[in-house]
Amino acid sequence: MKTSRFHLATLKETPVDAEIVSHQLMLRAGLIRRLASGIYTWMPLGLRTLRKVEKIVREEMDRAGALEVLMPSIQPAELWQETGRWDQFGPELLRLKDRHQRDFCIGPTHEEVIADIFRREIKSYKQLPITFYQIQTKFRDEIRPRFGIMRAREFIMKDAYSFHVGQESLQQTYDVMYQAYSKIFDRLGLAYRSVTADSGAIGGNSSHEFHVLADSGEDAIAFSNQSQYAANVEMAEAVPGDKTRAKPGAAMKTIDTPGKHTIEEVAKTPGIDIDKCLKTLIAEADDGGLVALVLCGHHELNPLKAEKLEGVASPFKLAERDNINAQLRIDIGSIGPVGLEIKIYVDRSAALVSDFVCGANADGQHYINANWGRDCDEPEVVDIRNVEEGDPSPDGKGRLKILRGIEVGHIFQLGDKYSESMQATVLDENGKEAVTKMGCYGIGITRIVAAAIEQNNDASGIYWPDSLAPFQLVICPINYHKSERVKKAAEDLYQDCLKRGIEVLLDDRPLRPGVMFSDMELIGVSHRIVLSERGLSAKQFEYKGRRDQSASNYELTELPSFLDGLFKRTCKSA
RNA sequence: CGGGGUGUAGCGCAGCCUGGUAGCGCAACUGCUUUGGGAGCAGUGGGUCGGGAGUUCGAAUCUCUCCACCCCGACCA
Repeated sequence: MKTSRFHLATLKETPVDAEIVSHQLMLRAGLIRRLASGIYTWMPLGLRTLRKVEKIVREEMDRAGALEVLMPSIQPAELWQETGRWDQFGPELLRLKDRHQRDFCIGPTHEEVIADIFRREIKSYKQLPITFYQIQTKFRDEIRPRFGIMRAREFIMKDAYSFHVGQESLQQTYDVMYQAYSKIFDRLGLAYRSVTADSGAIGGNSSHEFHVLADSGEDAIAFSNQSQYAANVEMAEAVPGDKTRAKPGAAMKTIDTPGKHTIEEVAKTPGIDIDKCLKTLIAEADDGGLVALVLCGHHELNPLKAEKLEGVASPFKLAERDNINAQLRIDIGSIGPVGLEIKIYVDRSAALVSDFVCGANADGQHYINANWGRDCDEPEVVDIRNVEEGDPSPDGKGRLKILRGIEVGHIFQLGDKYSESMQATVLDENGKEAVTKMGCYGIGITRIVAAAIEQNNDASGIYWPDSLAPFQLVICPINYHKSERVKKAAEDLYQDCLKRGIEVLLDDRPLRPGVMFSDMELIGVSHRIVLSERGLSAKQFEYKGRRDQSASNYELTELPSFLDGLFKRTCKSA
């Protein structure tokens, strides 16, 4: 491709409303353009990379034995009513009516459609297991789309669905998919982690998320520095650093802490150690009452864990201040477990603190030297906090480190949730009707592009992994339009590269070198060859890899073997 | 949804407070010069100032209204 015939839509200035670096660079490099909030056009350059992601995903899905289909993006309401999700889904589901006033939605996912196809097509256990997949545009009407492609409303997803008789078969395919996903992210050339994840309300035994590691990632991942353990922070079991609780010391005492409500404020009181401070959070109970949750002052509550406790309202909700005032007759900021007459759950770590500091259930007063089992009941110990860096790994090996990641893949076992409500059944070997088990496997195709940039960028722009670069090589001729000799050399090299099957870009624009170079670095072309009068006279060409600090000169006679070396894996045989 | 903010040329912005009919940089176009890291000079084109209504002799500017977009939203007990 010659740049004069391509639409290189680079921008010098960063659009002001692009918040994260991948969004900025995608706009500046001309990969995408915004059409409406959370809705983007893929420009020619961006589409080249997007197609590469698709190709790798498609190849690995095919290799894993999945069958590609393409389902409609517009889906009839009846299917969603069958599973009850028409009502459950809320405003995230974009609904519309056709001219006959029939209800439809734009598919945010395709469980219903695939289950419908399945029940029409598959009748016998002999046809199982079977896995269908598609690469399709989805729409989720996010409350707040942001970060460009990263959290867009319209996006492209690869979604696959497997059907089975029996858990064992499901587990087998799940494992195959896990391997396929690992292969995909290996081939994409991204630093990633697979982590055990929350399988959510759907249930099922196994669930893994695949995260591309990047500091700007929205999810925190905890993993062991000594073992393979890795989990979403929300899911990771919090194990206390201490093993046992020290014996109580001095008697409990009330101190005045006027105006001090937060742990930070209380800890400033002379003689108080922040590690001894416990905080008492009040959550709504499922019967309209309140539940107390006690944690160490510096720990963070994990609402997902808390809402699973008996008596705690689900979804989890901290109680409103007015509600607390009304039911407990105490104001927030001075609540503590001593003498508190509601259900109290205590985090594992908090339960191991002796001589602790806590609210005295009277405004402006705290207790010091309070102790479980002495000044109040022995605690009901639960795991309700987020893990922190340095916590022991739950598998007993090593300590946890925390990294940030961008979720780009998620596999889980649906079990019979959809197959049952939609009667996706087959006849088993006894001629009896059997409800199938389903697996579901998603990859965010468009998000991968953004995540790849988020992970691979520098001051000049994007540096793609080889597998994703929109072009492999750019030829930058200096004075292409003035020097016949440079022009001929560039054209010859260009033709040679095309013959070799290299995805090559010839920058034949009448631009100063600096402009060419910075454009090519911005869009992330992996390799650059410069041809100039000066170089040709010395029988040399110049090469610079996108991430190299500086360029190097090589003899022109070595050019063919140089190209062989650079592209030996990707070239078609000449 | 709640809170905050912004809409002026393709992009980034000034002008608004204090009303007088729109400007700067980049980009684009033409010509000349320049040609190894986002060039210089000269010239040109491009705006119903987000939409509508109102106040006024006169509105980008003041008022009302609608729309679009952006940012933040348990972490406090």
